[in-house]
Amino acid sequence: MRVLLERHYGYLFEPELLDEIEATGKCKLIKQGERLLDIGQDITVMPLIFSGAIKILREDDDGDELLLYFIEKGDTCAMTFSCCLGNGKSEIRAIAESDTELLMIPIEKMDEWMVKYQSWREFILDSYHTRMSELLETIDTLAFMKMDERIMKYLKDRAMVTNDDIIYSTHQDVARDLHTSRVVVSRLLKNLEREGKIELSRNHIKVLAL
DNA sequence: ACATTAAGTGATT
DNA sequence: AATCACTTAATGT
Repeated sequence: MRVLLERHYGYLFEPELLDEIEATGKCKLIKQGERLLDIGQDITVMPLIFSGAIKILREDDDGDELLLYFIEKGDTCAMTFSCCLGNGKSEIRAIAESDTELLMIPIEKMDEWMVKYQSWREFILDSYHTRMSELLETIDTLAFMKMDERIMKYLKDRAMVTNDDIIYSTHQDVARDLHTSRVVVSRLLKNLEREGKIELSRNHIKVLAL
């Protein structure tokens, strides 16, 4: 575990902080598809990600989902911070996109380290900032891009975070993430295939134009 | 062989 | 871009 810490965060944090992280954090392996945080759930820990990827979803009144963004190695969930300040409940749902190794840190430590370590302060502020940018990007995508462009971006993003040009999910799954209907997804995917950008098969989609 | 699930398509709004 | 209705294809039991 120390090795993992050094590799992913060693250049960021001073040795004393690494020691503390090692002492208080619990290492965890999350299997793909596992739900590690749901809406309304109390937040008690913050994650530090070593490998893999996690997708962050929002849900509407009818229970329909919408993908917000992915978090990857070196990231932490920015929602954790706002939840610490607010009511402590999660506003989002987090599901492992692939098998993920992460470290769980009790949220009390967040405050403590904020005053104690400048590197931690910078890390938190910086990830807050990048998260904010990502959110803006998804808003742009939602507001300005057409559905076919959104699908293409979605596929590329997923290929990126999983390091795999094959997306293992059904049209229905894609539709859920993008908050649209399966029929629309099937149609647009068919078009993208005709354009030579992807290759379709049952239960998976291969992205050609990376 | 039959049921179930995934994907493709025309027509309508 | 969403919905309906229906078809076809692949897969599980």
